[in-house]
Amino acid sequence: MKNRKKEILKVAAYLFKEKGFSAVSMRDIAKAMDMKAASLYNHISGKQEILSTLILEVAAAFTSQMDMITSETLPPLKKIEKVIEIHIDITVNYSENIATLNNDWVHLEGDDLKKVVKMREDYEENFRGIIKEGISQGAIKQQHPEVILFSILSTLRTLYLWNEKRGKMDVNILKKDMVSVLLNGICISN
Amino acid sequence: MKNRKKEILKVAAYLFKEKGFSAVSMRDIAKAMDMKAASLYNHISGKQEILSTLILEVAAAFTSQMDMITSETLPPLKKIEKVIEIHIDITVNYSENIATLNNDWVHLEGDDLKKVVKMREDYEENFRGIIKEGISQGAIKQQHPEVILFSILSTLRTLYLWNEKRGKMDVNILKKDMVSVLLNGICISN
DNA sequence: GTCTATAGAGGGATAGAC
DNA sequence: GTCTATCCCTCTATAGAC
Repeated sequence: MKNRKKEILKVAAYLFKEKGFSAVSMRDIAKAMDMKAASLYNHISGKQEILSTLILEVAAAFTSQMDMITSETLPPLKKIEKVIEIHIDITVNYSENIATLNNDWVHLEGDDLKKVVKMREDYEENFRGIIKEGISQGAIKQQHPEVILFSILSTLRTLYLWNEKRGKMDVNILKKDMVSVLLNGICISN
Repeated sequence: MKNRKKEILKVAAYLFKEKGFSAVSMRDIAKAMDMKAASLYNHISGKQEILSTLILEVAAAFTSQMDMITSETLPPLKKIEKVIEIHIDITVNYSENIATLNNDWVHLEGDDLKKVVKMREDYEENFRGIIKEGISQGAIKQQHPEVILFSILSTLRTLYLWNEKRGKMDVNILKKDMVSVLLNGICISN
């Protein structure tokens, strides 16, 4: 990908994160780059291309990492640890794309929309499978799998909101703490 | 509040949840009510009033409930249980307002924006206080309070996304499971 | 590769008839 | 209280000069 295009994507991702896809105009993106809106079209085909590029990029990262985890032979709890870790890693690397994936996927059109929805469903299904495996093996409590899936996934998906505060916090410490809180809870007396 | 105004708010909340504030036009809202956009202005002053009414309504609910909890004398873990329960209750009653609060508060203007940001900060500060109290009393693990605060709060704040799937699930069972997962984790062997 | 100019659609909001 | 008509603005995107 050309350099100028990368710059546009970076600036757009930042603005989309702040205000949302629909509230950001091509003029806004251009202004943030000290150029005119019309010039953007020499590098990208339109606003939709920006959106789908940003989203597909990070969605592909999640999918490929999840595929690696499911193909490994590990205890379910170890797999969940890995899922937590890849979320933290991807959040650190693609913080603004994740905001767009989470909040603006509804504005995708046509095949891109279908593709991303399918990737999301597959991802959740893989995660659900790991949890169910853990329950049937006796490593995870007999709780509704959906409650477990939802509570972990919603924490991981909104990590990006927290990325600034994290700033001073070491990534590896964050991973350890996150794994501990999500797997073992917060109580001392169990 | 007049009936017609309530209808507008309800329809708008639904549409805002689906597409976001910026992507929904006054014409969209009117169309969903089988009327013309101009007629909306006999009941509300404009799009901003819809937004701020929806958000302030639910933000006030969270604030008043949190104030009740902090004013009680209860063990910290019991207070957290109550926080989880009020989130579930408010989510059930104001599902669509919560989507707007979470995603579209950035589009508030002037004093409404300041007010909501302050309410959010106060809410988080109260929650943080409960967690710190729990840690110093030895009821909660010596983890970064921010990690605990963030992981619980992000789960609770995105409950609304999950409200449809919940459908068949009894609210009281959901509360019990949610408390168990968030406080005690998911592992069997601690 | 960036600009100016502009097309064409759609946005929020108001005026005034009924 | 709802409508039609309309104002004025901003939107995405294109055409064509440089």
